[in-house]
Amino acid sequence: MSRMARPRKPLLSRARIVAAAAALVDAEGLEAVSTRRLAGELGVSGPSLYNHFRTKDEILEAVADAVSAQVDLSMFDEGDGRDWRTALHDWAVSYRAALTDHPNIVPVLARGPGRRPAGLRVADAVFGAMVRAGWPPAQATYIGALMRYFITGSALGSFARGFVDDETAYDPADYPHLGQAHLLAERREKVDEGAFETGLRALLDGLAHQHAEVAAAGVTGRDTSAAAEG
Amino acid sequence: MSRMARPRKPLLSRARIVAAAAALVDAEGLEAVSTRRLAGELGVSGPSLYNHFRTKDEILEAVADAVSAQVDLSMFDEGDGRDWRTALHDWAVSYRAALTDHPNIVPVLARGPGRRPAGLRVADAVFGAMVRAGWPPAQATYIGALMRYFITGSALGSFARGFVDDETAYDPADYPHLGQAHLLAERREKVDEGAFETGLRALLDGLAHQHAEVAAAGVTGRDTSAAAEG
DNA sequence: ACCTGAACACCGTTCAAGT
DNA sequence: ACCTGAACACCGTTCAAGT
Repeated sequence: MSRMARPRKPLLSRARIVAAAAALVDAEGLEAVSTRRLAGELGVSGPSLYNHFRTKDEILEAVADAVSAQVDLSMFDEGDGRDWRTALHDWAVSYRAALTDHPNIVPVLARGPGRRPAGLRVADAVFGAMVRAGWPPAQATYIGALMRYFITGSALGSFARGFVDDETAYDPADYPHLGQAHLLAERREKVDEGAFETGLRALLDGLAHQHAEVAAAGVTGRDTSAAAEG
Repeated sequence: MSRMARPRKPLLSRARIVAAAAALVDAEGLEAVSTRRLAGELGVSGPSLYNHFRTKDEILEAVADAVSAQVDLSMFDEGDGRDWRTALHDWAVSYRAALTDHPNIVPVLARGPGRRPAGLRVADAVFGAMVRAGWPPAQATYIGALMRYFITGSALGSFARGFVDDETAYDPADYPHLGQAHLLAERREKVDEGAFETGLRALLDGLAHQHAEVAAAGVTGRDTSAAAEG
């Protein structure tokens, strides 16, 4: 039995490491991921990971990117029939579902599209579709950003997880309105879902209003919306 | 010279610890805050902190709460003349300003209103004002949550910090639209600001639309908006 | 009550050594 | 090229000892 410094076939790969890290994050949270622990799950010793990733953070970024890659982008395809508003809605729902499926990695994902390929692919698809739908490029950029704010914000700062179970924790003298709020009575997840749906609808209603204004004033410049109608 | 196990007057207080932690977070980021480092800034040894806080996380929560306490809530006062839409707008701007003033603590703040007194005070003020303005309690709850999603999301997942400087990093074959996007050309902070303003306006436009619907259908139930007009 | 140093059980990362 | 154990410079937290 040799100590086997290097096996004939690599024990690890980036894909195996990311899969194990994702499973660990899902099961036990971000704090559970240490290089020693993760390596242990993979049957190797801690430093082995550094043959495949430069830092632990790079591993977590890769996990976040894998989640981004699960977001459906087909509604932004040029051939897809959905109008921009419906596409944006369906995308937002798919995006949020991907995040709530893996809530523990959201803090990593939420800190920006960064250098993650899948995150950039999302930004690219939204931007392209909005420009095709007649939005000026500056507005198209804003839409990608603001939707991201709302969606990641909703997945991260869950109202649901924000309140404690003990109702007596909220002294009416301190918070005169929270007592009557059914905030605490109602099922927590329902608040998050309702707030997401209400906010998404408001956002899309408001954008539709702005789009109408843009279209009305749109005598200047080429008509970039032609492609979307074809 | 005794080693002085306990001084006549306490060297530390919760307030001093929070102030030093906030300064350290602002200057060097969350990662710079270790109990030994923070204690060093305060001229004591690491374990001393545990006489005033149960965990390091509690210290960071207190820093986040101090930032929440800087958010202006006067627009929700019963005597204030602003209508609900203007109040919501002004509050959102104040909230975002507080966060962008202290960007490094936002990840802590964004993980939910939690047990932080100032965070709860914010939720309470919004809820109360929206109910007074005629929103049904369920909708008032949603509005507090969805505004929070958007505001914290915008402060956390900055588009600006999300893209690298090197333009050649974005191969047009991978991201067909990002090349033409002035995303990279335009000043980064302007994108975040523009996206925030555009999103906030859309959100408020959309909510105003829903409010009109609610008011039109509002024959059932007591008129809770009376107090807001008085 | 409030501070200390020592100690425990960890970290992320580097590196020479092995095959 | 890819894994190992040992080592470095850290962590958060506990605790007995001091005043």
